[in-house]
Amino acid sequence: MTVSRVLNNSGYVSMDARRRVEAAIAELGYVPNTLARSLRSKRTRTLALVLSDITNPFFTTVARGVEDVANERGFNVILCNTDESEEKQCRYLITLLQKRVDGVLLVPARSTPGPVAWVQDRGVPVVVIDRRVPAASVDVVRGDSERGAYSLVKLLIELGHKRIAVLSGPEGVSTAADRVAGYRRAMAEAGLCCDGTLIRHDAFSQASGYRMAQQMLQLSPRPTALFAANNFIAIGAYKAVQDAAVRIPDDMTVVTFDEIPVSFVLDPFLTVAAQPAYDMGKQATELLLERLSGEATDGYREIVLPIEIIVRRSSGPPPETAGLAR
Amino acid sequence: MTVSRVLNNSGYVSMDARRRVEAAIAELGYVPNTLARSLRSKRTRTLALVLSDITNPFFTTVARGVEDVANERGFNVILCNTDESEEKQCRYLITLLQKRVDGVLLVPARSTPGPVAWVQDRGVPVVVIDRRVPAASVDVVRGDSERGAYSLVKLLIELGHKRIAVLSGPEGVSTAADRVAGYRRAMAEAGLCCDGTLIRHDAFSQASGYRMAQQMLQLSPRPTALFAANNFIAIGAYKAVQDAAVRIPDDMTVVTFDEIPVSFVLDPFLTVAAQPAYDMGKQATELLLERLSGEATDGYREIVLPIEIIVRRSSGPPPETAGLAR
DNA sequence: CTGTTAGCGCGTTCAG
DNA sequence: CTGAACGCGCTAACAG
Repeated sequence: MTVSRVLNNSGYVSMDARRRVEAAIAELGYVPNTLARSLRSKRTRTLALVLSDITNPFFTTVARGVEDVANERGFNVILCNTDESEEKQCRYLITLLQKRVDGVLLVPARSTPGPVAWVQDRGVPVVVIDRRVPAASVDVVRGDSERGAYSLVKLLIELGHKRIAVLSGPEGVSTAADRVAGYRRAMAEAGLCCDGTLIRHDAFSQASGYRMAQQMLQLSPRPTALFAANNFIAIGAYKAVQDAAVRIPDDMTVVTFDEIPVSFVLDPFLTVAAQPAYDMGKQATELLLERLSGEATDGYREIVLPIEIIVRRSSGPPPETAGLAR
Repeated sequence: MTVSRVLNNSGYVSMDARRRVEAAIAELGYVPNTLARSLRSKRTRTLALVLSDITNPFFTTVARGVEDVANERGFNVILCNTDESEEKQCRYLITLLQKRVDGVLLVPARSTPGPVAWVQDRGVPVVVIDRRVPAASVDVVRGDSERGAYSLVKLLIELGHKRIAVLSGPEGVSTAADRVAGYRRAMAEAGLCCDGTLIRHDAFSQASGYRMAQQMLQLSPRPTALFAANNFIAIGAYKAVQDAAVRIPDDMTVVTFDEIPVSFVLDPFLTVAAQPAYDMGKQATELLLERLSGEATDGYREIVLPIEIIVRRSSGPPPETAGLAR
């Protein structure tokens, strides 16, 4: 018992006893057992971060935000990578509940309420990051995909583009859908037709970006601008355009959602709708920790973070009007 | 007790009892408590993977190898990112032992035996990945950095290069040192002087690669080839060379250790000494699991995986001899 | 086939 | 200021 008090700095311990305990700890190489501690206290001081693609710099930045806040408040973070697979996500959620994590930060593989509710039903609070989960009652911290996409596409329209293609992610993922919705709104507002052939859904990956851009390049008339719904799609699309010997931005404008780290050697750099990734992780974790401490007892919150449009050199007027607009 | 038997498929349970237990589990949303289970069994079926940079595709590939083998054998993996910081590494190791992980896979932040021994002393087996830890008695799975560097530099020498610079990582990290050693051996064998000014140590990062390459570009006479000791250094160096309007490979050859994923849009692609990253993770995990199951009781093993030299378009003869050699 | 006893290592509670 | 009793949820080892 005295040992316990020394370890936790709780209650009264004489200087002498404290010293003897510390000596013994050093001599024996004693390491306290978190399992037993948590079994007793019913808290693990561990959070889970379940995300869809650990190789994507957007999510690793989110993860840093999560870790920094969690560590500061004495929490550990277990990171799980679902590869956008609902089945992997399900397996991880089971494992995490078995390990009795105190809370879950989830980037849901699909925008279905089932997995979220399953975790909540077992008494573990959830904060959803990056994506909406329509039918679920849950806290959400995400970027304003619809408005970001709207602004970005509006920018293109103002530059004179009329045939704008959107290369998006899986239909079941809210960010993919919202970015297409923002695109549609901007197009409709400008009286431009949203030809179905200019809207593509595929994976949030570099390979799918390459494929979708290739298809767009073969259309005639060809679109004059490509809007990639995330950074990986953009990288793939960028390469497809380059490989087709089409110049950016002279012959084709390329813009994207999510920053592309400088280590990806794209030149010209892309015009982008940038999300506050670090902040997203940070705020989500703060909200989750509030729930855990019982401070926040009001209804579920949806925190929608603004998106910043950063104009760089990958966007310009469409070729036909280049002479005039410049 | 009967519930326990149902959950673990151990011992005899009547069909009827089993059905009733399963019904109750479904109805109550019961999830077994791993903490209590592990407290009793003294095994967590969890491994830790502690690595230095989760943003580096080399390490994420290693991680995939680790996870695949671990999951297949029913083990979970906790991933920890040290950012090459010994202090962060130390904090994580403490946390992991407190959580009673069954084993640790470690990419050590520095090639010192202390942390490895500390973990081993507490009865937890360790397998070191990617780097040597000279004074430690421990299993190691790593690539043959010295020989890989030797082969790569020899290739450059055969192309006619005489002034070859090496841009390496932190001096305290064995891979950084070994790659310089391989470089030195190849240079010495060819009777070329290893001018100290052509050997640089800095972080394994894109920023440091940029800096080191810039310095090399300002030397006169300028080196005709840059050997980057890892992929991030290479990306930075590549950009520095490009920004200086020096053409690759015509005016400058650039080669590197570690593959650069295709999503990094480098063109021409780099000639590389490629390590079997996935296999490294896989073999390390297999070795660790063998130790855990008590199969492997012989002395510590050092598994040195071969490195493959892949010649691409970033390497060519030095400018002076270009006309002749081609 | 099923239940009882006991203990994993810790912290809460309450007596000294 | 220190210790004894007890229980967190689970399973090994027995008994029935």
